[in-house]
Amino acid sequence: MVTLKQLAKELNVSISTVSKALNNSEEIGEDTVKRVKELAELYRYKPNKVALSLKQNKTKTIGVIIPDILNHFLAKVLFGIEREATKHGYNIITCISNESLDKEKESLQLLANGSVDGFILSVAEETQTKNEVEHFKRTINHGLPIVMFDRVAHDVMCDKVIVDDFDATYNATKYLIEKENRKKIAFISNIDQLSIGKLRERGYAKAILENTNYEPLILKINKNKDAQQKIKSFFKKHKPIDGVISADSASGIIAINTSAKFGLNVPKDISVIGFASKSASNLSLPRLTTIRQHAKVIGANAAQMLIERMQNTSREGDVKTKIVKTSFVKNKSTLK
Amino acid sequence: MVTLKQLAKELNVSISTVSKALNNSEEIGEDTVKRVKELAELYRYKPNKVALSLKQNKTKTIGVIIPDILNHFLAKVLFGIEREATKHGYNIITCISNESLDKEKESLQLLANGSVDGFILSVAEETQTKNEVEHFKRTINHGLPIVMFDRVAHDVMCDKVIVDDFDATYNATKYLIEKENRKKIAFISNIDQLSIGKLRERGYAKAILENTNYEPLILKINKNKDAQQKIKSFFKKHKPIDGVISADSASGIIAINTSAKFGLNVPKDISVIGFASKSASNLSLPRLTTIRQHAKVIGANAAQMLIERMQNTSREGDVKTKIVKTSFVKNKSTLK
DNA sequence: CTGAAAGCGCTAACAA
DNA sequence: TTGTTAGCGCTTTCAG
Repeated sequence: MVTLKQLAKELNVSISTVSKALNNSEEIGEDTVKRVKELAELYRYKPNKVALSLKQNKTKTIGVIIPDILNHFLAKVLFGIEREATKHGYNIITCISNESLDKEKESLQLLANGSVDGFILSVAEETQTKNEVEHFKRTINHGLPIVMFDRVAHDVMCDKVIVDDFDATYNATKYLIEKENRKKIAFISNIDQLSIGKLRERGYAKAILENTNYEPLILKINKNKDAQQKIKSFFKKHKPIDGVISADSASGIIAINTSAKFGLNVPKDISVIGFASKSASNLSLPRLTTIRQHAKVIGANAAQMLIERMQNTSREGDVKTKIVKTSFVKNKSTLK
Repeated sequence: MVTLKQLAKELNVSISTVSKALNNSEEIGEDTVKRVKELAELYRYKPNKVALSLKQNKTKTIGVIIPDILNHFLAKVLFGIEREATKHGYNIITCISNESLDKEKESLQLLANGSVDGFILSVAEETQTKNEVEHFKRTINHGLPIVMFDRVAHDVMCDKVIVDDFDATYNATKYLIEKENRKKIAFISNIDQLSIGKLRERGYAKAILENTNYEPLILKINKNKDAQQKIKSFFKKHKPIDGVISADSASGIIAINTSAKFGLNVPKDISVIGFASKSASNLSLPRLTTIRQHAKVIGANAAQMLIERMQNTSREGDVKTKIVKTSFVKNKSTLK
C-alpha cells in the first residue's frame, strides 16, 4: 500500500501538500492537485484506515455480538445490520457468543479497546438465565453505546429494538379460538428459557385463559433433543389437539409433518401457526401459516439507532425502544 | 478509555515506563511494576487496538466476504471461521456480497486500506457467471492474502478449501442405482449457476451415463420461484421417478413432502438424498438421507490456512488446496 | 500556494 | 532502573 509519504517523495512536495490536494483543499494550486491526484490514482492510493481511526478517535466500525449465527432469524438481522451499516460507511466486526455469558463478556471487552465505536447485540441465553447485566453497564459507562435487539436486558438503560412477541402470540391464539373454532390448542416451543420464548408463551396462555375453559397445554422441547419424537408422543397423549401455536419455526414444521403421520389433515383437522421466516414456511406441505418477524427491518433499525447515537455525542440519557411489529401471513396450514 | 499518558501522569513516571511495566519488561523495578499494574487494573486499562495496529502494521483482523448469510451452509462456515479466528486472537470483519460482483469488489477495496490483514471468501454468483478474477489478483498483489472456500475461482493462485462435490454426488447416485436398485433417478437443483452446482450435476450425470441406459433427468429451479409447484409438475411429467438427488437442502425436503402428496411412500417407492445440514434434514418426515458438508471444519481450515500464510510472510507461491470430504449420513428417506 | 510541526496511542532503540 | 525520542500514517494549525 502506498502512503502519503511515498507520494510526496516521488512528487517532490511535502506530505501535507499531498494530503490537502487529495482532500480537495482550496489552498493547493490547480496543477499540483492534478499531479498529485494522477499519481495517487496510478498507485491506487487509499488513506490508511488505521491511521485515520487513530487520528479521529473513531473507527467507523460497529461490534455485533450474536448468540447464534445458525439461527435463521439472527442471521437475517445480521444481514439487515450489515446492509444498513455499509450504507452509512460503517464496517461490522462480528462476534458469536454461542449463548455463553463468558464469551459475551469476552467479546465486549475485546472490542472495547478502540476496535469499535459501539455495539449491537442480542443477549445470550446464559446471560438471560443468570440475569447478569454488569458487563453491559460497564461498556456503556466507558462511553460505548449499545443497542440491544430481540432478546434485551430490561434493566440496562440503552436503545432497544424489539418485537411484539406477546401480542402476536396472543392474537394468533385468539384467531384459532374465535375464527377457526379450535377446541384444543397446544403451544410448542424450543426456546422457553429465552425472554422472547417466555413472552410468546404468556401471550398464548393469556388467550387460552381468557377465552376457553381449559388450561394452557404446553410442550417444551430441549433444542438438542429429538423434536420429532417429542411432538409425536405429545400429540398422542393429548389427543385430540386441533390447533398448534409454535414459538419457533422448526417445531411448527415438524408439527405439520407429524400430523400427516397421525392421519390428520392439515388444516382440516388441525391448524398450525408458527413464528417463521418465508423460506422456512415453504418447507412444509401445506405451507406454514406464519408470524413473520421482519428480521432485516429489525437489523436496519438497530443500526440506524446506533449510528445516530454515535453521531450525537451530546444528548444522552433519553434511551428509546422501538417495536417492530410482526405480520400475520396466512398460508395453507390454517383454514379459509 | 484510559491511555498510557494518563496513567503516566497520575503515577509521575514516563509513558515508556508504564508501557514497559505493563509488558513485563525486565528493565523496570518490581515496585514500580506493581504500582503501575494496580492503577491500570483500577482503570481497566486496555492497550488501544488502533494504535497497536498502526505501530505494528497489522490489524489482527480477517476480512470475510460471504455471498449470502442466509444460506445455512455459508453461515455455518462463518461460524467455523469466527471460532478459529478468535482462538488465534483474530477478529473478523464480515461483508456480505449478496451474490453481486460489484459489492464483492467494493468490499475487497474497502477493506484493503489497512483494515484487515487478509481475506477469506466464497465467490459471488455474479462473479462466477461473468468469470471475473482481476479484483482478486489485484488484492493479492497488494500483499493481502486470500483464502477461498467452496465456490472458488480456479484461475486465481491462492489457498483454497473445497468439498468433494463431484465424487459425493457421483457416489450417492451410484448408491441409489446399485444398492437400492432405483430405475429412474432425477437430479434437482436450485444452484445450477454455481461452480459447485455444476460439479454436483456432473457427478450425478456421470453416474447415470455410466451405469444406466437413460439420460440424466434434471430439474433446475430458480431460487425465487415456487419450488413446491415446480417439483410437483416435474414429478407428474416424468412419472415414475423412484429416486432423487438434490443439490440443495430445500429441494430435497420439498421432494419428500411432495412425494407424500402423490401417494408415494418414502423410502419404499422413492428414495431421496440431498446435500443438507443436520438441522435441515430433521425437517422432513422421514428424515432426509444427506450428504453432510462439515461446514465448520471448512471454516476452521480456511482460517488456519490464512493465519499461517499471514504469519509466514516469507515463502510464497506455493498455494495449497485442501479438500474437506463430505460424509454420507443414512436417514430414513432411503431404504435399509 | 506550500511546508513544517504537532499529535492521535503505542513500542522500542537509545540515552542517562 | 527510568526517561527521551522517533516513528507508524494521517490531518490540521500555523508559519513562511
